[in-house]
Amino acid sequence: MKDTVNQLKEYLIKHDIKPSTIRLKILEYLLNNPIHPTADDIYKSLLDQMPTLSKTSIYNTMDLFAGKGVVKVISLDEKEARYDINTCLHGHFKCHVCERIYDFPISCDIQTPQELEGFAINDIDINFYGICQNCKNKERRIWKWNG
Amino acid sequence: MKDTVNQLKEYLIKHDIKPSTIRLKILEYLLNNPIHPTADDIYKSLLDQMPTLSKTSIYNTMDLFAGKGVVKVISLDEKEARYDINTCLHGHFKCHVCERIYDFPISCDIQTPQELEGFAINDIDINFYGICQNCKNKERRIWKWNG
DNA sequence: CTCATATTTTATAATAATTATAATTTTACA
DNA sequence: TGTAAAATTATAATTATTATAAAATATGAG
Ligand SMILES: [Mn+2]
Ligand SMILES: [Mn+2]
Ligand SMILES: [Zn+2]
Ligand SMILES: [Zn+2]
Repeated sequence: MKDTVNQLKEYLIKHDIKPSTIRLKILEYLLNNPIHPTADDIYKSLLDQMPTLSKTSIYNTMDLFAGKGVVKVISLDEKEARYDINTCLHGHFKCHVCERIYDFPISCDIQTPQELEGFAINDIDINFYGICQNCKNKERRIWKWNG
Repeated sequence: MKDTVNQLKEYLIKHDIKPSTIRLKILEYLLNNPIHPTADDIYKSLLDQMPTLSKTSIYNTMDLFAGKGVVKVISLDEKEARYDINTCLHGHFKCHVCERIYDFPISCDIQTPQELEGFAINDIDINFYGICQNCKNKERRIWKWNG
């Protein structure tokens, strides 16, 4: 337990972030819940541990984390921003039935399109939308039930 | 002129949309300005032609167009939605200096990652972010000036 | 054409995520 | 311990979008 906290502290320090209680709690949450949470998800989940927590602190912390490269902000089809503790290049699939967001590896190392020759590419977002296998199976079951 | 309007009308009808004045004007604007405009861009551009135009009409029309497949809503790094009259699969590059959004073709026909085997993929967004060639050249010129 | 009805457009208010500002609390450390 | 800096919070403001209902326009039978 103590060890974990120290690891988290080191992790933040390595990223040039002073480790405060809130920052550690948020980092811990993000590592334990790699579900691409929204600011509100994080807020709600930490509220019982830290009853004085404010939404502004979540936003502040996430901005800080994003700026220091601890999280990547992912902007999908929706109006709320989501935060990904996994900052390595990978794709996202959002199921529009269960709203879950799946990771998938980007297989073929993206080659720069000729059209973007001479452009500096700093960031890549690859987002797929559809229905995940779980939800497809459920739908099929409902089909069967209905005849 | 008359011809063009008729073509636009046919285009809407083909997409199961009753052609009203506003809808035709918006469609015309989108075809003549394939710059991925925001609702506000469209509104401001049409306001002098149609002084009674309301922002709500833009949103209504764009929702209708999106539902009928006339435009694709593209959600980038920003809070405003943008609309693309080109609904074929292609990638977007946003320059964070000039804010311009460039199209580029998706070269290698995206193969479904094994991880998404059994998933139904309905939509794909591929967004690159960085600095476009224009802006890079400008920056270099400023460098030179400053010594 | 004329009236009734459906559709479209508009004005207005509501919602909701995010940001701005300033006050309060906590931390660092002389 | 006292003071300044940093972090956190409360509160208000902003802004894109949606909801609602009123007004304008189009449609179509009689
Ligand atoms: Mn991810
Ligand atoms: Mn495009
Ligand atoms: Zn699902
Ligand atoms: Zn540029």
